[in-house]
Amino acid sequence: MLFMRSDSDLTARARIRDAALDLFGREGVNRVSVRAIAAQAGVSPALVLHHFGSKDGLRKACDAYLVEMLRGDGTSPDLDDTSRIGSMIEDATPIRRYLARAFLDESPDAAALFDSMVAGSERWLEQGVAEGWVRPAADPHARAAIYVGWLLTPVVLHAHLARALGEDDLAETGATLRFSGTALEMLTQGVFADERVRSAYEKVRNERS
Amino acid sequence: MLFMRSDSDLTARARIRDAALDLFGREGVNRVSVRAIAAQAGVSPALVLHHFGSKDGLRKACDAYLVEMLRGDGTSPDLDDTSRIGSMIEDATPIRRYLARAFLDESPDAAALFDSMVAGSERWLEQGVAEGWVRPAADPHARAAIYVGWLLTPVVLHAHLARALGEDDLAETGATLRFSGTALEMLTQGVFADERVRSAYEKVRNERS
DNA sequence: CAGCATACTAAACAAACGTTCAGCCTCTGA
DNA sequence: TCAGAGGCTGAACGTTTGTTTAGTATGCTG
Repeated sequence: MLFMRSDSDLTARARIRDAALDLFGREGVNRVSVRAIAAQAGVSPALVLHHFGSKDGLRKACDAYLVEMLRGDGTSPDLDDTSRIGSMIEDATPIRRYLARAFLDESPDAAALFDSMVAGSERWLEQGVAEGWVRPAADPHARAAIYVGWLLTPVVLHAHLARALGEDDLAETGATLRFSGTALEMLTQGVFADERVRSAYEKVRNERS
Repeated sequence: MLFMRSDSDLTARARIRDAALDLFGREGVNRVSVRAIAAQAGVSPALVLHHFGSKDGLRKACDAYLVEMLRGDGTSPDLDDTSRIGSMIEDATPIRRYLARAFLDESPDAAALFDSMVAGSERWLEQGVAEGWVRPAADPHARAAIYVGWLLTPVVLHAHLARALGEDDLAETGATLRFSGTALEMLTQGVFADERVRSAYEKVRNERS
């Protein structure tokens, strides 16, 4: 529901950036031409480069805009609670798609965002341990990293998860409830009931080495 | 350790396919030219199209080869246990990278692979419930889908997880042990100790609607 | 009013792209 | 021994690409 406004309200520069974010996220940066972006924004191709210098400059501007949108008002330097990350995930499709590609392309901004989420989640989980609503972990840092990875699953595998769940879009209310309800159940009660899976895994590993 | 052989042993066709898999996975299909693939394979650009018809034909051949590699000998139509998926994840870097991009590009083969993994995991978890080593779930199908998403985290977010853990490569023995040990701990004992996180989440959701 | 920066466009550019084509080897089967 | 097929190459083709350049319109500042 965020990021809603009419296109004609925007400056051409903003329209170009929005078109780029949308198309880059949809197709990947290299499948999208400057001309296609210009067409979607309703301007000439030359204006794109007038404002952003080059196609790569436009990509960097998209990265920066992404970070700006996701960090929000910036009251906290790190993304430090799950519901905040959760709302990021539910948010506008173009941003989610762009973010997924930025992660895969290892853009520096996306990497910084990831690290920031890990740092924030580690603090948040640590606080939970202190207050008793999070279980202690043998390796809290590794757990925070994996936790963030799990949280980002609907970002990077959105289409596949939606298809597997038989839903059109995970952002629909029903699908979101089903998804996060199940994930929270898994995170709260665990998936495996005892140590049998872990010992089986360790046995396989030892056999292989 | 799989997929080891000397390059000169391979037919030109196989060398082209391997080069394409490597470069496509590294850079993305559109950032890689037919000429670059030909150069890495040590052949002329024309031979690439002689064997595969077109660049897209080569991409499809890579998809098919990926599926062939990952399904293994095909004793089971579905990928039905976690250790099998785990070994896929640890396996050769080019394949892992290519798989991540195939997921993002929603290639039909990758989608089928994902669905197959969900189906297999659902059966595997169901068996675990029957035998008592997996906890029952309110929505077993959704749980299987999310479980597969979580298993694939090191595939699609490999570089970020490795960096967050301070490791060069998750496939190194030490890093693998640390990663899977922590993940298994999270899956076995759970992350959240009680229902407080879930109720907090539901409260936030209700407020927003 | 002149002067100047800014927003913007049409047209053109060189480079890189996927692809085609004609032809050269080398092997195989008759 | 000859014909044909398949692996393979060098050179070229037309298209699309990102980018540049020259120029117009507009609106602000002195």
